[in-house]
Amino acid sequence: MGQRKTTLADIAAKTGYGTNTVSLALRGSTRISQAARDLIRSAAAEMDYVPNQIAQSLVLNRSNTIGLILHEITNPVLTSVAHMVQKTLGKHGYSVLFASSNGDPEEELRAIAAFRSRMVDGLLIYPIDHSKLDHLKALRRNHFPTVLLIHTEAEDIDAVGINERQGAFDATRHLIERGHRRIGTLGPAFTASIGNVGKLQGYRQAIEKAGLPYDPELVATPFDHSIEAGVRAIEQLMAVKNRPTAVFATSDLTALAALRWAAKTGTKIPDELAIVGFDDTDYVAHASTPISSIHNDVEQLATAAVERLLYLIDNKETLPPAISKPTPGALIVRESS
Amino acid sequence: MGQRKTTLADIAAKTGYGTNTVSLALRGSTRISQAARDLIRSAAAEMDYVPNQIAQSLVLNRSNTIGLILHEITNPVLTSVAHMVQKTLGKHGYSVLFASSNGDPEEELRAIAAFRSRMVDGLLIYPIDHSKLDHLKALRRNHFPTVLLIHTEAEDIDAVGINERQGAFDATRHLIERGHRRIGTLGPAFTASIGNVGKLQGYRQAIEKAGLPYDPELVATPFDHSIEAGVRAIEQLMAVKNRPTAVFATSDLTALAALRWAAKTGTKIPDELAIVGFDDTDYVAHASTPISSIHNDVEQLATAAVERLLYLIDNKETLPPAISKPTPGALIVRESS
DNA sequence: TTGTAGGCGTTATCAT
DNA sequence: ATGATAACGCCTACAA
Repeated sequence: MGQRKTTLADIAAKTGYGTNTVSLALRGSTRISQAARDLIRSAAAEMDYVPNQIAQSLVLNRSNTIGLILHEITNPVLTSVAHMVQKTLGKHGYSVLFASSNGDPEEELRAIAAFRSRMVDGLLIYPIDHSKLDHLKALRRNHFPTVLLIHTEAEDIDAVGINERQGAFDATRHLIERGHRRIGTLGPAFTASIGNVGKLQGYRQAIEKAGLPYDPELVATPFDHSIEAGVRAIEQLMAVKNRPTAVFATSDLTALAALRWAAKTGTKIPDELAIVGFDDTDYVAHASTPISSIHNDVEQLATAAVERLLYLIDNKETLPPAISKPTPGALIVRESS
Repeated sequence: MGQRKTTLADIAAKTGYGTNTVSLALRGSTRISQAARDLIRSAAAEMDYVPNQIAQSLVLNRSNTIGLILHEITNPVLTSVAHMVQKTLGKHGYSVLFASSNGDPEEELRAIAAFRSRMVDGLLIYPIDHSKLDHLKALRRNHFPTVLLIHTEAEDIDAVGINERQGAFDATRHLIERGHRRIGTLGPAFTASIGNVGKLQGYRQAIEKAGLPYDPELVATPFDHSIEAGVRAIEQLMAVKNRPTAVFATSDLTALAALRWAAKTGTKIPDELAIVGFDDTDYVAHASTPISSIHNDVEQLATAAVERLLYLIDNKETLPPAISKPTPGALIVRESS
């Protein structure tokens, strides 16, 4: 049975008008008489008419759809971003095509291609490799509205996102100001580390700016995003000779792992080991020892990124100069440091 | 400049063939000579041709896109579902339109309408109200492939999901078997509670099956999904006269809240208060006291749901009888009980 | 105020 | 083996 969807032609047939009259009437054109408009509209409502956006897209060269690509979705911050992006765009009549690149550059390219062949009007992307942005800059050059959900120094691409380097710098400097001289870091997981070295850079810059030696032995990298991997990593970190007295965890999950390790080994927080995390999730705020963390306003980030994207869409001919807008992060100090 | 995308006609013009020959050649039809196919294909590659799926959709009446609607995305389990769904569907050449209904039935309806007008081939949905499914059953009746991501007793709609009632029953029974007679529950947050009473039902059934009295005073409901709200709720729960000795938390986040409260008040876990959570996230497994929780295999759930949806898409004319497939949940017992 | 014709990019049918 | 024509549903000219 699968009752075929009603089209403009169906309404035209029923009301006796032509299809374009119906089309105009439904879009409220004053070129159509009030009487005809009312008649047509009630007929459309009665027949449960819904415009076919696919057909619209083809003729208007616009899909009212944008693509969102994240390199992983399990990250709670990116989850919030996805949520806010969808919510904000929905208000503007846009739908969201979503893909996660799983840390695979090939998948990222595939997703972009798939979205473009679906005529998305623009792209929001948290790229896998924050330093290899050529394929995204190329999109911009082709006047394809694109906004990165990261912070970058690159000039010729729009970017609205967290300045991870700065956040890491602030977190590490905070530990230095607390008097720590030997500070370790739990890096981002291997699976997320391709070319995203912002946090490690910030860590290192803070270390070196304070005149402290940068020691590669104090950089431990979990093999995935589980707490177990984090525990493994901090074990390794605390096993080096002359162990660190503080640790900057580049994600809250690894900060929790550090806390776990401390509980297991009876290490006192923050006296024997200070911890700072990143993202300020609920979990660290209410951990057994509340953990200091870098807070970022995700809602503001998402709405700013969407706003910028919509602006680019409205001005794709002129190709406005790219902007880079870092959203301010703030260190929240708690008992762990 | 926005260089227009190359179309079949462009390739046809360049190679001297007709557009349909080009179309057939690119799709590898043997009706076209090998020589022509090679020529056309290399020309297409050279001109960076990408088929326009919008145009394809219009003529094929199929978009190779499915819609995914969740009532909230911040829930880590739903996040994992979204991730796995996208990953699995991507392998089959499908893109995913995503929307979150934010617990608002109107938004849910809007999202469904928006997706249908975009000609999605099917719908995966975690509905807001698990008992009001008429609008979704209507989709099925219209031969529109639809799979619910919940478990339901309803017969005339496909459903692949966690049996929340059963999980809650098992969790509560476990506490009873541990000798507890007065068991409280931290219900789902208000924002998620519209018509999703599965967990509360399971809790109550276990209580009553054991011949214990069901006491509404022992049901506390956080006002949102934060840990703070959870702490507030357990405070309230533990303030009743003849306080419970055990609590079934319907989400891991509230289980953590209970743990937080216990730490703050010096309550011994599990001796003075036993806790069981739901979803078995990393966080509870590695909490200061590892928390028992109901584990669900999200990956299996997602792939099963996708598989079912693809089957429905392939057989939409015949409208296969609806199936209801609960994915098995398993109680993981840890130190908290 | 309304209707006709053409086209968006693709695929399917039917000729050649 | 290839090409011409129509169709998917809609919108924008232009004509009546």
